[in-house]
Amino acid sequence: MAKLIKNSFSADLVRQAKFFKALSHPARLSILQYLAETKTCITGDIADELPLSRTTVNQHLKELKEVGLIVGTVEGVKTNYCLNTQAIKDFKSSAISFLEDLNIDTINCKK
Amino acid sequence: MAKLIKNSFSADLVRQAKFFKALSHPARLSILQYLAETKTCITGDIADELPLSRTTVNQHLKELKEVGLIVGTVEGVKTNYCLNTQAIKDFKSSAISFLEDLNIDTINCKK
DNA sequence: TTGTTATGACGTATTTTTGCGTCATAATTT
DNA sequence: AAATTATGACGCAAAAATACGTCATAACAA
Repeated sequence: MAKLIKNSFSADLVRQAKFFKALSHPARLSILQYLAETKTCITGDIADELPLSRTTVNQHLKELKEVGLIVGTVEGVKTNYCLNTQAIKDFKSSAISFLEDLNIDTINCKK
Repeated sequence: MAKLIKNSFSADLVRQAKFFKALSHPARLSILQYLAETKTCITGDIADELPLSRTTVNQHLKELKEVGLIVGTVEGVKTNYCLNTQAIKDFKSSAISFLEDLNIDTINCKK
């Protein structure tokens, strides 16, 4: 963001936002779904499944890897990308918790 | 996104991504939390609570309103912003559903 | 009516995000 | 050893997201 103003927010909020951001692009959601379906695969394969170039897919993979939602293990010439199920569970928990806290019963909004 | 490539993804995925994007900035998460706490308030108030200018907060409010997570009702000179609890519940459901589908048991990733 | 206020619309400067092509590198094949 | 392959790193251009200041406008108060 323009100007480092994010530092003014709590580390927790920033972390939470970062995870949501990782899921804020259809390509990345697609990648996650694809990994869930095939359970294991390589970059090249994914690029074939998406309307994006290999280079671009690689970047999305990198972003997902940076927040820890997926893991990539080198296997000879290829790299095996997999979902990090624990990280996904953790994120799900915190996301639910965050959204749960927003679920208030009384709303004082005037019609 | 550079180039209108998002059209190549399923409408569902794009919609899902859009909601995640709405929550991808700490300021917006802050706004939602603040609205949950106070249950009702006006823009000016929120700007005072955040390390951002009124104009910027207004823009974040606009984004949240566009995806339907909050509702704004004009009340004289002021505008009353409130959480759209139903929309939040719906989002929570779809987010959980999406993440649930990623929770596969068997992972074939080589160590 | 004349101020005063609260907001939203606009315009703009910066930073990021996206998407891709091109190379360099490391592991396989032949 | 010489091709072939699969990737990641780099660099670039275009598009979006951020953060704000300034105005215009509508509702109220004096």
